[in-house]
Amino acid sequence: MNIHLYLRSKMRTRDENKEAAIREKAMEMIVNEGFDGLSMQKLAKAANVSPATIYIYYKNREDLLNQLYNHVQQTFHEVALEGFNPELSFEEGLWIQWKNRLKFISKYPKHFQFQEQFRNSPCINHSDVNLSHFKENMKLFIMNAIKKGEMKRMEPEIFWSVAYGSLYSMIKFHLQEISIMGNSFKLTDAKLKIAFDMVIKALKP
Amino acid sequence: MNIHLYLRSKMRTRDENKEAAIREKAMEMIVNEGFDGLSMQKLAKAANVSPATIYIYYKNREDLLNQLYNHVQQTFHEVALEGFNPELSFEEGLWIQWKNRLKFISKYPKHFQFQEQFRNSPCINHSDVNLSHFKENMKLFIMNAIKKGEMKRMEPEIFWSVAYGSLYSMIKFHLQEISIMGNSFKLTDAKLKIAFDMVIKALKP
DNA sequence: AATATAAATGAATATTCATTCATTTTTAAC
DNA sequence: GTTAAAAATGAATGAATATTCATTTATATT
Repeated sequence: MNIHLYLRSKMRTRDENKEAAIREKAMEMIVNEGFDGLSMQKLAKAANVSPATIYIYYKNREDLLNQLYNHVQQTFHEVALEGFNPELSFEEGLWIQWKNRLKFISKYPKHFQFQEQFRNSPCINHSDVNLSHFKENMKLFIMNAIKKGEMKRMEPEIFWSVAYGSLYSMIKFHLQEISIMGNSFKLTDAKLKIAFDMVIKALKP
Repeated sequence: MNIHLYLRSKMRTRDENKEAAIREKAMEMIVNEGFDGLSMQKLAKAANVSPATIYIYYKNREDLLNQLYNHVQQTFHEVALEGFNPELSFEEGLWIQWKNRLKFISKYPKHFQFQEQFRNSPCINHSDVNLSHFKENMKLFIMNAIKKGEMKRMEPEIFWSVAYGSLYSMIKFHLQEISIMGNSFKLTDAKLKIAFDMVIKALKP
């Protein structure tokens, strides 16, 4: 017996472009047509692949959706922390995260829209995403901010809602390009800063 | 010819319980199983009705979803204005709306969850909901608040995002009963007030 | 070059889907 | 009671659905 059997096997290599194509097209179809617009056969055709091929990469439709969500969730949280560290001042640290989030979403609007669609759908099969690194960073960051008197002490959900709720709401207006009042809303850096300053004021002790 | 033909016709009356049952069960199925969990045949069975009956009330599946959304949207905006008038002080007026929204959502969580699911889905067939009464009220309210120096002047989308973004975010934590940190989050009146005071501070000039 | 092994496939299956239609049921007006 | 007309139905239809499986294809190792 050779325990290296798998690694040493004379196997055909996976075409990684195929998996990427499946992922990309799936996200596109869901964002454009909704969850019920995603059928395995249409997806196969769009990704230029046999329906059976999808089942090599994913156990079934549900698994495909979950893996898609986990993948987006993971990279989104990694991107959010770029250039961030918990020793930063509260204002600078939060601003970096705002900027990171907006930049990522502007670059990959479909990822964000898929994420939001999934988050609001009922079938959340509690994701096995590993967010511990992110959570650790945020915990430290908030502890420091409270200690330094830059922020009021509050429950994490309240912090989260006040610190990010308005950002996400503005991003949705920006992406949907549908305003409350009629004309469309472009989220410029200047507008982002205006809202950010208000949020900082809100969170101050 | 009699132009009152329709009104005077010897017709069978509609069973309004049926329509209500269809609406209620549809919302329930969507909230529990997602958009792709709603099939016309399953809905018919759940509402104790023939599939063909659904097509008397709704043109097709899409029309059913749109009418459902419009109906929820309409009542939600009506409820938001209960006890409200645009001459109220900024703080009192906004607080009434926060309370109204939370009360309605707590009473009809399924309506809210359906609304959020629909809002984040792509198929928004621009709703023909009449929100002009609501919009007029808000416009006056905000103009007054700015004039009285209770609130900074800002774009409507920024106002909306700062004024309600955190509320909706907290409500989602509350309903999903899934916290960032593990244990569940109950949105009590005290917590609502804490967040509200922060938002008021943010919006002040 | 031969080989073993996983990748990739296309056709097939049984199921479920939205929608329709000929028919029956109900009821307000006569 | 009769009648007209819409409400309500159950069965039927054809299209689309997720998933499977017997083959074929490609390739890293030998």
